[in-house]
Amino acid sequence: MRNSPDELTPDFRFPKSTRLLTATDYSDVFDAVDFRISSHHFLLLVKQSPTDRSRLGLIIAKKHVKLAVQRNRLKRLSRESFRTNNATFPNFDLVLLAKKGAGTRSNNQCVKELEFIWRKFKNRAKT
RNA sequence: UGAGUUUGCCAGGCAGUCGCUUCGUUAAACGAAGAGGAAAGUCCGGGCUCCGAAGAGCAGAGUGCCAGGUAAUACCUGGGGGGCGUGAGCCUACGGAAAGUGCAGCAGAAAGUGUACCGCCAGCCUGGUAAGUUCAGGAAGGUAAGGGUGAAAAGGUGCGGUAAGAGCGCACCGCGCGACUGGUAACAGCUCGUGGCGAUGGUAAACCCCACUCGGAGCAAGACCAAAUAGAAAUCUAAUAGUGCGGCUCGUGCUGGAUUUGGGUAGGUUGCUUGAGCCUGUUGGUGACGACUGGCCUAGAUGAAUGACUGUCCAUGACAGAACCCGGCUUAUCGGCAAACUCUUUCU
RNA sequence: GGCGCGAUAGCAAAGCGGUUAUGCACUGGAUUGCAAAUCCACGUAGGCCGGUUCGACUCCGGCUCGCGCCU
Repeated sequence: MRNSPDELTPDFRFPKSTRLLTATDYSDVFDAVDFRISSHHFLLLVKQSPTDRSRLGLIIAKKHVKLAVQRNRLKRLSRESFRTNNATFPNFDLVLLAKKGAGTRSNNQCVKELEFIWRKFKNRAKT
Protein backbone atom coordinates (compact mmCIF):
# COMPACT_ATOMS: atom_id res chain seq x y z
CA MET A 1 0.00 0.00 0.00
CA ARG A 2 2.88 2.27 -0.89
CA ASN A 3 1.50 4.95 -3.11
CA SER A 4 4.59 7.23 -3.39
CA PRO A 5 3.04 10.59 -2.59
CA ASP A 6 6.35 12.40 -2.37
CA GLU A 7 5.98 14.36 -5.60
CA LEU A 8 2.41 15.55 -4.95
CA THR A 9 3.09 18.99 -3.70
CA PRO A 10 1.26 20.03 -0.50
CA ASP A 11 1.40 16.69 1.26
CA PHE A 12 -0.97 16.52 4.21
CA ARG A 13 -1.07 12.75 4.36
CA PHE A 14 -0.06 10.68 7.31
CA PRO A 15 0.71 7.16 6.10
CA LYS A 16 2.56 4.54 8.05
CA SER A 17 5.88 5.41 6.47
CA THR A 18 5.86 8.68 8.47
CA ARG A 19 5.57 6.93 11.80
CA LEU A 20 7.89 5.03 14.06
CA LEU A 21 6.49 1.49 14.07
CA THR A 22 8.65 -1.03 15.87
CA ALA A 23 10.40 -1.12 19.20
CA THR A 24 13.77 -0.96 17.47
CA ASP A 25 12.77 2.32 15.79
CA TYR A 26 12.11 3.79 19.21
CA SER A 27 15.21 2.43 20.86
CA ASP A 28 17.35 3.81 18.01
CA VAL A 29 16.08 7.28 18.82
CA PHE A 30 16.55 6.84 22.56
CA ASP A 31 20.08 5.50 22.17
CA ALA A 32 21.35 8.40 20.04
CA VAL A 33 19.43 11.61 20.66
CA ASP A 34 20.79 14.58 18.72
CA PHE A 35 18.93 17.19 20.77
CA ARG A 36 15.76 17.58 22.79
CA ILE A 37 13.12 20.28 23.12
CA SER A 38 10.77 20.59 26.07
CA SER A 39 7.78 22.68 27.01
CA HIS A 40 5.57 22.61 30.06
CA HIS A 41 3.69 19.45 29.17
CA PHE A 42 5.65 17.84 26.32
CA LEU A 43 9.17 16.63 25.58
CA LEU A 44 10.49 16.09 22.02
CA LEU A 45 13.46 13.84 21.25
CA VAL A 46 15.09 14.43 17.84
CA LYS A 47 17.48 12.28 15.79
CA GLN A 48 18.69 12.34 12.17
CA SER A 49 16.43 10.01 10.20
CA PRO A 50 17.78 7.07 8.15
CA THR A 51 14.87 7.50 5.71
CA ASP A 52 14.12 10.34 3.34
CA ARG A 53 11.29 11.76 5.40
CA SER A 54 10.53 12.73 8.98
CA ARG A 55 8.80 10.22 11.19
CA LEU A 56 6.77 10.67 14.38
CA GLY A 57 6.48 8.42 17.42
CA LEU A 58 4.30 9.05 20.43
CA ILE A 59 4.76 7.99 24.03
CA ILE A 60 1.81 8.95 26.23
CA ALA A 61 2.45 7.12 29.47
CA LYS A 62 -0.42 5.84 31.58
CA LYS A 63 1.48 7.07 34.60
CA HIS A 64 1.32 10.68 33.42
CA VAL A 65 -2.13 10.71 31.78
CA LYS A 66 -4.53 8.46 33.57
CA LEU A 67 -7.66 8.24 31.43
CA ALA A 68 -7.67 6.41 28.12
CA VAL A 69 -9.91 9.06 26.60
CA GLN A 70 -7.37 11.79 27.31
CA ARG A 71 -4.47 9.68 26.08
CA ASN A 72 -6.27 9.11 22.79
CA ARG A 73 -7.10 12.81 22.55
CA LEU A 74 -3.46 13.81 22.98
CA LYS A 75 -2.37 11.29 20.35
CA ARG A 76 -4.92 12.60 17.86
CA LEU A 77 -4.03 16.20 18.47
CA SER A 78 -0.31 15.62 18.08
CA ARG A 79 -0.77 13.49 14.95
CA GLU A 80 -3.03 16.15 13.47
CA SER A 81 -0.54 18.86 14.27
CA PHE A 82 2.34 16.83 12.87
CA ARG A 83 0.34 16.04 9.73
CA THR A 84 -0.38 19.68 8.94
CA ASN A 85 3.22 20.77 9.52
CA ASN A 86 5.05 17.76 8.14
CA ALA A 87 5.68 19.24 4.69
CA THR A 88 7.97 21.90 6.08
CA PHE A 89 10.03 19.58 8.27
CA PRO A 90 13.54 18.34 7.51
CA ASN A 91 14.20 14.60 7.74
CA PHE A 92 14.35 13.68 11.38
CA ASP A 93 12.93 10.99 13.62
CA LEU A 94 10.85 12.55 16.38
CA VAL A 95 9.60 11.02 19.63
CA LEU A 96 7.04 13.06 21.53
CA LEU A 97 6.55 12.32 25.21
CA ALA A 98 3.74 13.64 27.36
CA LYS A 99 4.56 14.94 30.82
CA LYS A 100 2.41 14.93 33.90
CA GLY A 101 -0.69 17.10 33.70
CA ALA A 102 -0.90 17.12 29.90
CA GLY A 103 -4.21 15.31 30.00
CA THR A 104 -6.01 18.19 31.69
CA ARG A 105 -5.09 20.77 29.02
CA SER A 106 -7.73 21.85 26.52
CA ASN A 107 -7.41 21.22 22.81
CA ASN A 108 -6.46 24.82 22.00
CA GLN A 109 -3.77 24.96 24.64
CA CYS A 110 -2.21 21.73 23.39
CA VAL A 111 -2.22 22.83 19.76
CA LYS A 112 -0.49 26.09 20.65
CA GLU A 113 2.10 24.31 22.72
CA LEU A 114 2.81 21.84 19.92
CA GLU A 115 3.23 24.60 17.35
CA PHE A 116 5.68 26.28 19.68
CA ILE A 117 7.64 23.03 19.81
CA TRP A 118 7.65 22.61 16.02
CA ARG A 119 8.98 26.18 15.60
CA LYS A 120 11.82 25.59 18.03
CA PHE A 121 12.56 22.25 16.38
CA LYS A 122 12.88 23.82 12.92
CA ASN A 123 15.19 26.55 14.25
CA ARG A 124 17.47 24.02 15.93
CA ALA A 125 17.43 21.71 12.91
CA LYS A 126 18.84 24.41 10.64
CA THR A 127 22.00 24.75 12.67
C1' U B 1 -50.92 21.68 41.83
C1' G B 2 -46.81 19.79 44.43
C1' A B 3 -43.98 15.57 46.19
C1' G B 4 -42.64 10.66 45.01
C1' U B 5 -42.18 5.13 43.32
C1' U B 6 -41.22 1.58 39.46
C1' U B 7 -40.07 0.17 34.44
C1' G B 8 -38.15 1.28 29.63
C1' C B 9 -35.58 4.46 25.97
C1' C B 10 -31.94 8.50 24.11
C1' A B 11 -26.60 9.85 24.91
C1' G B 12 -26.11 15.99 20.19
C1' G B 13 -28.10 16.22 14.80
C1' C B 14 -27.14 17.90 9.61
C1' A B 15 -23.75 19.82 5.63
C1' G B 16 -18.73 20.91 3.69
C1' U B 17 -13.02 20.57 3.56
C1' C B 18 -8.49 17.91 5.08
C1' G B 19 -6.87 13.11 7.26
C1' C B 20 -6.78 7.64 9.75
C1' U B 21 -8.14 1.83 9.82
C1' U B 22 -10.40 -2.36 7.27
C1' C B 23 -12.92 -4.38 3.04
C1' G B 24 -14.49 -4.20 -2.13
C1' U B 25 -14.26 -2.53 -7.28
C1' U B 26 -10.93 -1.01 -10.50
C1' A B 27 -6.02 0.65 -11.61
C1' A B 28 -4.94 5.81 -8.12
C1' A B 29 -9.13 7.05 -7.66
C1' C B 30 -14.06 5.81 -6.08
C1' G B 31 -17.52 3.34 -2.87
C1' A B 32 -19.00 0.89 1.86
C1' A B 33 -18.28 0.23 7.11
C1' G B 34 -15.84 2.13 11.53
C1' A B 35 -16.28 2.45 20.10
C1' G B 36 -20.15 2.12 25.01
C1' G B 37 -24.42 2.00 28.25
C1' A B 38 -21.28 1.43 31.02
C1' A B 39 -16.34 -0.44 26.25
C1' A B 40 -14.51 0.58 33.20
C1' G B 41 -13.71 -2.48 37.93
C1' U B 42 -12.19 -7.79 36.98
C1' C B 43 -16.51 -9.28 41.45
C1' C B 44 -19.14 -13.89 39.53
C1' G B 45 -20.64 -17.40 35.45
C1' G B 46 -19.73 -19.70 30.66
C1' G B 47 -17.62 -20.51 25.55
C1' C B 48 -12.63 -21.22 23.34
C1' U B 49 -7.30 -23.03 23.88
C1' C B 50 -3.41 -25.83 26.32
C1' C B 51 -2.12 -29.07 30.43
C1' G B 52 -2.54 -37.25 27.80
C1' A B 53 -8.04 -38.27 29.24
C1' A B 54 -10.76 -34.52 33.02
C1' G B 55 -11.73 -39.88 36.38
C1' A B 56 -12.16 -41.20 42.20
C1' G B 57 -10.93 -39.76 47.29
C1' C B 58 -8.85 -36.18 50.81
C1' A B 59 -7.68 -31.17 51.56
C1' G B 60 -9.21 -26.26 50.07
C1' A B 61 -12.72 -22.59 48.20
C1' G B 62 -17.67 -20.97 47.31
C1' U B 63 -23.04 -20.89 47.72
C1' G B 64 -27.15 -21.26 51.59
C1' C B 65 -35.87 -19.86 52.60
C1' C B 66 -38.86 -22.40 48.26
C1' A B 67 -40.02 -23.13 43.05
C1' G B 68 -38.80 -21.88 38.19
C1' G B 69 -35.62 -19.57 33.98
C1' U B 70 -30.80 -20.35 31.70
C1' A B 71 -25.07 -22.72 28.35
C1' A B 72 -24.09 -21.33 33.47
C1' U B 73 -24.11 -18.26 37.87
C1' A B 74 -23.35 -15.44 43.66
C1' C B 75 -27.76 -13.29 38.12
C1' C B 76 -33.09 -12.88 36.82
C1' U B 77 -38.52 -14.05 37.65
C1' G B 78 -42.56 -15.58 40.83
C1' G B 79 -43.79 -16.94 45.83
C1' G B 80 -42.93 -17.38 51.51
C1' G B 81 -40.81 -15.35 56.35
C1' G B 82 -38.71 -10.81 58.70
C1' G B 83 -37.85 -5.34 58.69
C1' C B 84 -38.81 -0.02 56.84
C1' G B 85 -42.40 3.48 54.69
C1' U B 86 -49.10 7.09 55.35
C1' G B 87 -48.69 4.72 50.44
C1' A B 88 -47.06 3.20 45.41
C1' G B 89 -43.07 0.39 46.90
C1' C B 90 -38.10 -0.74 49.00
C1' C B 91 -34.39 -3.79 51.84
C1' U B 92 -33.19 -8.76 53.34
C1' A B 93 -25.54 -13.95 53.57
C1' C B 94 -32.92 -15.80 55.44
C1' G B 95 -29.93 -23.74 56.67
C1' G B 96 -28.38 -25.92 61.65
C1' A B 97 -26.97 -23.51 68.53
C1' A B 98 -31.60 -30.69 71.76
C1' A B 99 -23.34 -33.45 67.37
C1' G B 100 -19.14 -31.14 69.58
C1' U B 101 -15.39 -27.11 70.77
C1' G B 102 -14.84 -21.99 71.77
C1' C B 103 -16.12 -16.60 72.92
C1' A B 104 -18.73 -12.55 75.85
C1' G B 105 -13.62 -6.86 78.04
C1' C B 106 -15.85 -3.33 81.82
C1' A B 107 -20.09 -3.40 84.96
C1' G B 108 -22.97 -6.82 87.79
C1' A B 109 -24.86 -11.29 93.08
C1' A B 110 -24.84 -14.16 88.72
C1' A B 111 -22.97 -14.35 81.52
C1' G B 112 -24.53 -20.66 81.79
C1' U B 113 -25.63 -28.52 84.08
C1' G B 114 -27.81 -20.45 86.27
C1' U B 115 -27.38 -16.81 90.78
C1' A B 116 -28.80 -14.53 96.38
C1' C B 117 -25.78 -8.02 96.60
C1' C B 118 -29.92 -4.89 98.29
C1' G B 119 -34.80 -6.36 99.37
C1' C B 120 -39.20 -9.62 101.06
C1' C B 121 -40.51 -13.82 104.50
C1' A B 122 -43.57 -17.41 108.84
C1' G B 123 -40.96 -20.06 112.53
C1' C B 124 -36.11 -20.26 115.91
C1' C B 125 -32.41 -17.64 119.31
C1' U B 126 -30.96 -12.99 121.96
C1' G B 127 -32.24 -8.12 123.74
C1' G B 128 -36.00 -4.55 125.09
C1' U B 129 -40.91 -4.89 127.72
C1' A B 130 -45.22 -6.52 133.07
C1' A B 131 -46.39 -9.29 128.67
C1' G B 132 -47.07 -9.61 123.51
C1' U B 133 -49.38 -10.27 117.55
C1' U B 134 -45.05 -4.56 118.16
C1' C B 135 -39.54 -2.95 117.88
C1' A B 136 -34.03 -3.99 117.36
C1' G B 137 -30.21 -7.65 116.43
C1' G B 138 -28.40 -12.78 115.04
C1' A B 139 -27.79 -17.84 112.83
C1' A B 140 -29.68 -21.36 109.53
C1' G B 141 -33.01 -21.36 105.56
C1' G B 142 -37.10 -19.96 101.83
C1' U B 143 -37.83 -16.65 97.58
C1' A B 144 -37.22 -14.70 91.91
C1' A B 145 -42.54 -10.69 92.66
C1' G B 146 -39.40 -5.43 93.42
C1' G B 147 -34.27 -2.58 92.99
C1' G B 148 -29.62 -1.98 90.73
C1' U B 149 -25.67 -3.70 86.26
C1' G B 150 -25.37 -4.82 81.27
C1' A B 151 -25.89 -5.32 74.34
C1' A B 152 -28.12 -9.59 76.59
C1' A B 153 -30.60 -11.84 83.18
C1' A B 154 -34.92 -17.16 80.39
C1' G B 155 -42.37 -16.34 78.76
C1' G B 156 -46.45 -11.72 79.16
C1' U B 157 -51.22 -9.82 81.44
C1' G B 158 -55.00 -10.84 85.00
C1' C B 159 -57.17 -13.80 88.87
C1' G B 160 -56.36 -17.40 92.52
C1' G B 161 -52.71 -19.11 95.85
C1' U B 162 -48.76 -18.42 99.73
C1' A B 163 -45.21 -16.97 105.56
C1' A B 164 -43.23 -14.39 101.37
C1' G B 165 -43.20 -15.99 96.56
C1' A B 166 -42.95 -18.80 92.14
C1' G B 167 -46.59 -21.95 85.66
C1' C B 168 -47.53 -23.56 91.91
C1' G B 169 -52.92 -23.63 89.63
C1' C B 170 -56.45 -21.41 86.02
C1' A B 171 -58.07 -18.06 81.66
C1' C B 172 -56.29 -15.45 77.30
C1' C B 173 -51.90 -14.43 74.36
C1' G B 174 -46.99 -16.31 73.09
C1' C B 175 -43.71 -20.83 72.56
C1' G B 176 -42.43 -26.22 71.69
C1' C B 177 -44.19 -31.11 69.88
C1' G B 178 -47.78 -34.11 67.06
C1' A B 179 -51.96 -34.34 63.86
C1' C B 180 -55.37 -32.15 60.22
C1' U B 181 -56.39 -28.73 56.21
C1' G B 182 -54.47 -25.55 52.05
C1' G B 183 -50.07 -25.25 48.96
C1' U B 184 -45.39 -28.64 43.97
C1' A B 185 -42.57 -26.41 48.07
C1' A B 186 -40.84 -22.67 51.45
C1' C B 187 -44.74 -21.80 54.60
C1' A B 188 -49.57 -20.66 56.53
C1' G B 189 -54.01 -21.51 59.90
C1' C B 190 -59.75 -17.17 64.78
C1' U B 191 -58.50 -25.77 63.29
C1' C B 192 -57.67 -30.05 66.88
C1' G B 193 -54.76 -32.46 70.56
C1' U B 194 -50.73 -32.16 73.89
C1' G B 195 -46.51 -30.10 77.08
C1' G B 196 -46.46 -25.82 82.24
C1' C B 197 -42.52 -23.68 79.36
C1' G B 198 -35.24 -23.01 84.23
C1' A B 199 -37.58 -27.84 78.33
C1' U B 200 -34.37 -25.39 73.99
C1' G B 201 -30.43 -18.00 76.14
C1' G B 202 -26.83 -15.25 72.30
C1' U B 203 -22.89 -15.73 68.68
C1' A B 204 -21.90 -20.06 62.82
C1' A B 205 -19.60 -12.56 57.79
C1' A B 206 -15.95 -17.96 65.41
C1' C B 207 -14.27 -23.16 64.46
C1' C B 208 -17.75 -26.53 62.91
C1' C B 209 -22.13 -29.83 61.01
C1' C B 210 -25.55 -30.56 56.84
C1' A B 211 -26.94 -29.93 51.51
C1' C B 212 -25.24 -28.46 46.73
C1' U B 213 -21.24 -26.61 43.27
C1' C B 214 -16.01 -26.31 41.74
C1' G B 215 -9.49 -30.14 38.15
C1' G B 216 -5.54 -26.11 36.87
C1' A B 217 -4.09 -22.09 33.92
C1' G B 218 -5.22 -18.28 30.79
C1' C B 219 -5.43 -15.23 23.71
C1' A B 220 1.06 -12.38 26.84
C1' A B 221 -3.68 -19.32 26.05
C1' G B 222 -2.22 -21.95 21.83
C1' A B 223 -0.67 -23.03 16.49
C1' C B 224 2.46 -22.17 12.09
C1' C B 225 6.78 -19.94 9.20
C1' A B 226 11.92 -18.00 9.13
C1' A B 227 16.32 -17.73 11.99
C1' A B 228 18.61 -19.69 16.08
C1' U B 229 18.79 -23.26 19.90
C1' A B 230 20.65 -28.07 17.97
C1' G B 231 25.35 -29.65 20.03
C1' A B 232 29.02 -30.16 24.30
C1' A B 233 31.15 -30.99 29.36
C1' A B 234 30.77 -32.41 34.63
C1' U B 235 28.18 -34.75 38.77
C1' C B 236 24.28 -37.91 40.70
C1' U B 237 20.80 -41.80 39.99
C1' A B 238 17.81 -46.04 37.67
C1' A B 239 12.47 -50.52 37.23
C1' U B 240 9.71 -51.98 44.93
C1' A B 241 13.15 -46.44 40.27
C1' G B 242 12.81 -41.54 38.19
C1' U B 243 9.63 -37.99 36.22
C1' G B 244 5.03 -35.47 33.93
C1' C B 245 -0.40 -34.68 34.77
C1' G B 246 0.85 -26.81 38.54
C1' G B 247 -2.18 -28.82 46.57
C1' C B 248 -1.80 -34.33 48.14
C1' U B 249 -3.09 -39.62 47.37
C1' C B 250 -5.11 -43.31 44.19
C1' G B 251 -4.90 -43.87 39.19
C1' U B 252 -2.41 -43.25 34.69
C1' G B 253 1.33 -41.73 30.49
C1' C B 254 6.64 -41.94 29.26
C1' U B 255 11.92 -44.45 29.47
C1' G B 256 16.54 -42.79 30.43
C1' G B 257 16.06 -38.88 33.89
C1' A B 258 17.64 -34.80 37.21
C1' U B 259 21.05 -30.81 38.46
C1' U B 260 25.04 -27.54 37.15
C1' U B 261 28.50 -24.98 33.71
C1' G B 262 29.15 -22.20 29.45
C1' G B 263 26.73 -20.29 24.67
C1' G B 264 22.32 -18.00 22.15
C1' U B 265 17.22 -15.81 20.41
C1' A B 266 12.79 -12.99 21.01
C1' G B 267 10.67 -11.00 13.92
C1' G B 268 6.24 -12.25 11.10
C1' U B 269 1.49 -14.88 10.17
C1' U B 270 -2.63 -16.85 12.66
C1' G B 271 -6.01 -17.26 16.75
C1' C B 272 -9.83 -12.44 15.15
C1' U B 273 -14.90 -12.16 14.62
C1' U B 274 -21.41 -15.70 12.00
C1' G B 275 -22.44 -15.20 17.37
C1' A B 276 -25.96 -19.06 23.63
C1' G B 277 -25.92 -12.61 17.38
C1' C B 278 -29.57 -8.56 16.01
C1' C B 279 -34.56 -6.99 14.08
C1' U B 280 -39.96 -7.89 12.76
C1' G B 281 -44.26 -10.90 13.43
C1' U B 282 -47.15 -15.06 15.58
C1' U B 283 -47.61 -17.92 19.84
C1' G B 284 -47.04 -20.65 25.12
C1' G B 285 -46.26 -18.79 30.16
C1' U B 286 -48.52 -14.53 36.04
C1' G B 287 -43.27 -13.59 34.82
C1' A B 288 -37.97 -14.34 33.91
C1' C B 289 -37.98 -16.83 29.40
C1' G B 290 -39.11 -20.45 25.56
C1' A B 291 -40.95 -22.19 20.48
C1' C B 292 -41.83 -21.07 15.30
C1' U B 293 -41.73 -17.94 10.67
C1' G B 294 -39.29 -14.16 7.80
C1' G B 295 -35.26 -10.76 7.21
C1' C B 296 -30.05 -8.74 8.25
C1' C B 297 -24.36 -9.09 8.51
C1' U B 298 -23.29 -4.82 12.18
C1' A B 299 -15.33 -2.40 14.41
C1' G B 300 -11.30 -5.94 14.24
C1' A B 301 -6.68 -2.18 15.16
C1' U B 302 -1.31 -4.21 16.67
C1' G B 303 3.10 2.31 18.81
C1' A B 304 -2.69 0.50 18.12
C1' A B 305 -7.81 3.58 13.57
C1' U B 306 -13.53 7.60 14.78
C1' G B 307 -10.17 13.29 14.68
C1' A B 308 -9.40 18.65 13.36
C1' C B 309 -11.52 23.09 11.23
C1' U B 310 -15.92 25.82 9.36
C1' G B 311 -21.26 26.74 9.04
C1' U B 312 -26.09 25.83 11.06
C1' C B 313 -30.13 23.96 14.55
C1' C B 314 -31.42 22.52 19.52
C1' A B 315 -32.14 20.50 25.05
C1' U B 316 -25.51 23.88 24.84
C1' G B 317 -23.66 17.92 25.08
C1' A B 318 -22.15 14.24 31.49
C1' C B 319 -19.35 9.80 32.57
C1' A B 320 -16.04 8.09 29.56
C1' G B 321 -12.40 4.65 24.42
C1' A B 322 -13.06 -2.04 21.87
C1' A B 323 -7.92 -5.38 22.21
C1' C B 324 -10.49 -13.35 22.16
C1' C B 325 -15.95 -13.42 22.67
C1' C B 326 -20.59 -13.62 25.38
C1' G B 327 -24.35 -13.50 30.11
C1' G B 328 -24.77 -10.89 34.74
C1' C B 329 -23.33 -7.76 39.00
C1' U B 330 -20.96 -3.34 40.86
C1' U B 331 -19.16 1.54 40.28
C1' A B 332 -19.10 6.69 37.32
C1' U B 333 -22.77 9.81 34.82
C1' C B 334 -25.05 16.48 32.44
C1' G B 335 -29.66 16.04 31.36
C1' G B 336 -34.10 14.68 28.45
C1' C B 337 -38.45 11.61 26.97
C1' A B 338 -42.46 7.88 27.64
C1' A B 339 -45.77 4.63 30.45
C1' A B 340 -48.05 2.75 34.90
C1' C B 341 -48.93 3.78 39.96
C1' U B 342 -48.96 6.37 45.05
C1' C B 343 -49.56 10.41 48.54
C1' U B 344 -50.96 15.55 49.26
C1' U B 345 -53.70 20.48 48.30
C1' U B 346 -57.93 22.74 46.00
C1' C B 347 -62.41 22.24 43.14
C1' U B 348 -66.61 19.25 41.37
C1' G C 1 -4.87 -7.17 28.20
C1' G C 2 -4.41 -10.97 32.19
C1' C C 3 -2.77 -12.53 37.24
C1' G C 4 -1.30 -11.37 42.24
C1' C C 5 -0.04 -8.27 46.71
C1' G C 6 -0.46 -4.11 49.93
C1' A C 7 -2.40 0.57 52.62
C1' U C 8 -1.39 1.38 60.81
C1' A C 9 1.87 8.36 63.98
C1' G C 10 6.47 12.84 60.46
C1' C C 11 9.36 7.93 58.90
C1' A C 12 9.97 2.58 59.58
C1' A C 13 7.56 -1.71 61.42
C1' A C 14 4.55 -5.79 64.62
C1' G C 15 0.28 -8.12 66.67
C1' C C 16 -4.85 -8.76 67.88
C1' G C 17 -13.01 -9.39 67.74
C1' G C 18 -12.72 -5.98 73.86
C1' U C 19 -8.78 1.51 75.15
C1' U C 20 -2.68 -0.41 69.10
C1' A C 21 3.31 -2.50 70.86
C1' U C 22 8.37 -0.88 69.50
C1' G C 23 12.43 2.00 67.23
C1' C C 24 14.03 6.68 64.93
C1' A C 25 12.36 11.71 64.61
C1' C C 26 9.72 16.23 67.21
C1' U C 27 8.97 19.01 71.99
C1' G C 28 10.15 19.77 77.29
C1' G C 29 13.23 18.53 81.55
C1' A C 30 17.70 16.28 83.98
C1' U C 31 23.02 15.87 83.20
C1' U C 32 27.28 19.56 81.13
C1' G C 33 31.12 25.51 81.48
C1' C C 34 28.53 24.60 76.34
C1' A C 35 27.22 20.56 73.23
C1' A C 36 27.02 15.22 71.74
C1' A C 37 25.85 10.63 73.98
C1' U C 38 22.70 8.97 78.12
C1' C C 39 18.22 9.11 81.40
C1' C C 40 13.01 10.78 82.27
C1' A C 41 8.42 12.66 80.39
C1' C C 42 4.82 14.45 76.65
C1' G C 43 2.02 14.58 72.13
C1' U C 44 1.04 12.55 67.38
C1' A C 45 -2.02 6.57 64.24
C1' G C 46 -5.79 2.36 61.36
C1' G C 47 -7.00 4.99 53.03
C1' C C 48 -12.62 5.92 52.17
C1' C C 49 -18.00 4.06 52.27
C1' G C 50 -21.38 0.34 53.86
C1' G C 51 -22.75 -4.53 56.35
C1' U C 52 -22.30 -8.63 60.37
C1' U C 53 -21.65 -8.08 65.81
C1' C C 54 -23.36 -5.70 72.26
C1' G C 55 -18.55 -4.03 70.34
C1' A C 56 -14.54 -3.95 63.93
C1' C C 57 -7.79 -1.78 62.87
C1' U C 58 -9.13 -7.08 62.77
C1' C C 59 -14.58 -10.60 59.75
C1' C C 60 -17.47 -9.70 54.82
C1' G C 61 -18.66 -6.58 50.43
C1' G C 62 -17.75 -2.04 47.29
C1' C C 63 -14.61 2.13 45.89
C1' U C 64 -9.64 4.94 45.86
C1' C C 65 -4.41 4.85 45.66
C1' G C 66 0.28 2.31 45.29
C1' C C 67 3.51 -1.97 43.98
C1' G C 68 5.01 -6.57 41.54
C1' C C 69 4.81 -10.62 37.66
C1' C C 70 3.57 -12.57 32.53
C1' U C 71 5.67 -9.82 26.52
